[in-house]
Amino acid sequence: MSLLDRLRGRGRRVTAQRRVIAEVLDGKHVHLTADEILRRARRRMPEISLATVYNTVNALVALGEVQPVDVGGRVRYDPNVGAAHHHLVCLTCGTVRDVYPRGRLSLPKGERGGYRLVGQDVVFKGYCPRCAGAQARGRPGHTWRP
Amino acid sequence: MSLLDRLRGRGRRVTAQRRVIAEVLDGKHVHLTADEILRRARRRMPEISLATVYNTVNALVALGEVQPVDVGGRVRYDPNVGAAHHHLVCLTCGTVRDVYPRGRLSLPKGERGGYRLVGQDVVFKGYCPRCAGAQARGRPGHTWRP
DNA sequence: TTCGATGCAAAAAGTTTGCAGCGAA
DNA sequence: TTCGCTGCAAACTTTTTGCATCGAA
Repeated sequence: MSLLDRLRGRGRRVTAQRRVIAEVLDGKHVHLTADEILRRARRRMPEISLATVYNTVNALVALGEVQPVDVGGRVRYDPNVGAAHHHLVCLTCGTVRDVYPRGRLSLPKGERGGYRLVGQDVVFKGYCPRCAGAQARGRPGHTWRP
Repeated sequence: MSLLDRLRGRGRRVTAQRRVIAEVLDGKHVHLTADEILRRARRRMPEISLATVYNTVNALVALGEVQPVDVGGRVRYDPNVGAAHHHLVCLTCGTVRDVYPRGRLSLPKGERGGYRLVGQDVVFKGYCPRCAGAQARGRPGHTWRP
């Protein structure tokens, strides 16, 4: 069942804009910010607006079709919600990779402080090959907010 | 060696404002936003400004004395940097607890995609006793951004 | 025909910056 | 005396909202 069908099934309307945004978000290793989604969507539909991008991704997040990933104070949208996974973020450029770590973490009852647990987010931090290389060659690069 | 001594040792100046902010941040389970730090600091020094709070916490973060914790699009400042720990966040009110999970995660080399790893952030998500109670009693409550 | 979606612009919210004056070292 | 820090206000960035209009179902 496609993402657009799920919108329809929930009484949401499928418009040309939403179709374009769904296409931009289609893929396995996609982690775009709202602004990046807008830029890519505009290649196909120049008059699309940022408000529509937010409206649409928020609807997709509400449907559980897309997962928001908070990375350095910016939200990126990850359509890979089928398989549980974590994220590896480049501290310099903010690029995100999906990763499947070994081992697992559990929170002992005594550590839960009465909280009812519903999930966990794991973010590995590091430097991507391109940024690590630039760093080794002495170039400062734009530093990303932890 | 106190936090203020460390500022001094790095050629940074210790002012009355910084002393007040350091006192506000003193403690074991402190996870305050910039705004909360400002409000508490103003109880002792009403003329202190938000810019000074940011200036000071940024200096403390640069010294490694305080750890920024990005929680739902807001930064909270955690002075507990001595012991490695993770965080448990309430999805309704944003309250943060330090936690010490069992087990560990490692990222197999094949999963690293050439990134040089430098750390990881783990955030457990759940509902604190107060918010879980309100939820069970049918009160909606303000929902916090994932 | 209806009512959700769009585009635009303005508003929020959080954080940073420019600048003249202050004051710790 | 120096130069980093302060307070204020303005700038910035990201996200949300108000509103008249449009158009999918």
